[in-house]
Amino acid sequence: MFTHSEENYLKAIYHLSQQQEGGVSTNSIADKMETKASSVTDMIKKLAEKQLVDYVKYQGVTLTKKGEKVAIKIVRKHRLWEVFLVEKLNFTWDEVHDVAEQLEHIKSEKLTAELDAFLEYPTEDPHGDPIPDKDGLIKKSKRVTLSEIEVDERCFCVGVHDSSSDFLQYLDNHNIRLGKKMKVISKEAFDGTMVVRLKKKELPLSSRITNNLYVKKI
Amino acid sequence: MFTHSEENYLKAIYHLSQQQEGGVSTNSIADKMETKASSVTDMIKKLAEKQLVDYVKYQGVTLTKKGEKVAIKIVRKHRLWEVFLVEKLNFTWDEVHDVAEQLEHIKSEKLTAELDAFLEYPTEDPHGDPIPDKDGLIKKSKRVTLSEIEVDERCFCVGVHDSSSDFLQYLDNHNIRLGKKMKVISKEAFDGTMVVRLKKKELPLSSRITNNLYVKKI
DNA sequence: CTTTATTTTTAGATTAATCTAAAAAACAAA
DNA sequence: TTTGTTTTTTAGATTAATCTAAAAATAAAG
Ligand SMILES: [Mn+2]
Ligand SMILES: [Mn+2]
Ligand SMILES: [Mn+2]
Ligand SMILES: [Mn+2]
Repeated sequence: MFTHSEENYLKAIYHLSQQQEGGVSTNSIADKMETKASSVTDMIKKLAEKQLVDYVKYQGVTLTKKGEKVAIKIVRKHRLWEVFLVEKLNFTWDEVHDVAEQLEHIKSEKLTAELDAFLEYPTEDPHGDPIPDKDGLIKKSKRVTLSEIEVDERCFCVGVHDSSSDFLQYLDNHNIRLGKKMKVISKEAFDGTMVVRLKKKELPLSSRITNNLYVKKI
Repeated sequence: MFTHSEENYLKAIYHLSQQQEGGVSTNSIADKMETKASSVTDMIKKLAEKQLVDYVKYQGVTLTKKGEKVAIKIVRKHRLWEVFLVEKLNFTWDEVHDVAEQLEHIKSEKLTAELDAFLEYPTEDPHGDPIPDKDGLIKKSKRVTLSEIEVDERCFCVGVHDSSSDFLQYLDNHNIRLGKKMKVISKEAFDGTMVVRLKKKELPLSSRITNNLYVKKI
């Protein structure tokens, strides 16, 4: 149905739309995909031809309903495969992304459906991101970043915003994983640095960290 | 490392080398891959550049050691995925091939190794074909085609030569699957048609069938 | 409301994988 | 061994995805 590349663009546009309001700019797509703006313009035209995006020159793009459906299917497959890799094949949460980037393009309705069943219909991937169901519905949780938690409040880790290998390994090294409970001990007004208590150990976390860690209050 | 297309060519050349002696012809590759001879020539040149095949104009190609190693890795992944689909995801043996054709190109040493372990190191795929181990070693069984079995001898099904969906469904419809025991009742000298007994039912099988079904004598 | 800076698009090339049609080589037969 | 057939290779085009460099449009300052 769609090429590898088309699917990657649709997914990138989808993710960017989630963060910003309104249309997605050519440059932001180029940045995310590590490609050049001119390549993006070319692809956008192709996607517009196929009615997957709405595009007005110089005005950015938005996904059409059809384009969004395709994007969500890719995201669904990506996250299901990530669960598979962690749950069944002993991958750690920092190892799954690159492989899932490949697996998300495998085309087989049956494969996706059976994988979903095999994993017992998971609702979140190893990074705490929601997995769209077979109809594309996404249950979004009311998570906040750790930086938004006040001093003396308690919370637990439910996901990460940045799922780069470096960041995930940093978290592993400090024993922070999904479900981990913590209490905010102090918060520096100047640069947002926080001290949190995990079990007994106190740990200082820069805003670089606290802005990328999703938690829920207890 | 290698493109999708390069991998497909290497695999095709590998399979053709198994059947025939000596080099593989341009046309036979074109047939197998459902492409044109001129495309094959182009790709062969590329593979020769990369030292994956030995190629002399007009003389056909053979895989180099390096090329064979790559091909066997693809075959290994293809067959491991087929086992996964049948054993874990409720696919039937006639449904797995197309999906495995896609999955075989996923690049991750860890994925292959862990999948192998997860499946408990299978030695055969759902069609009875041997699965190369992590070092590329292939345990080849001394199977023969049903057509080679004599009247009154007993045997059991260990694989298929043709794994097209049509053929596999034909077998399913007549309750022939891996491990199925049968006895040769009669054999027509003229066209090779056989009658075999399965459990109690007798079944006539044309040479089209008996040449594509692998068995072992009991 | 100009001028400048940034963003986006176009123009023109490149690489990979394919094709058709024509030429060249190899094989087979008379 | 000449001639005809088949196979294989080359020549030239096409499509997809990318790039660089230049032009055009928009946005931001002054
Ligand atoms: Mn991911
Ligand atoms: Mn994820
Ligand atoms: Mn197969
Ligand atoms: Mn098989």
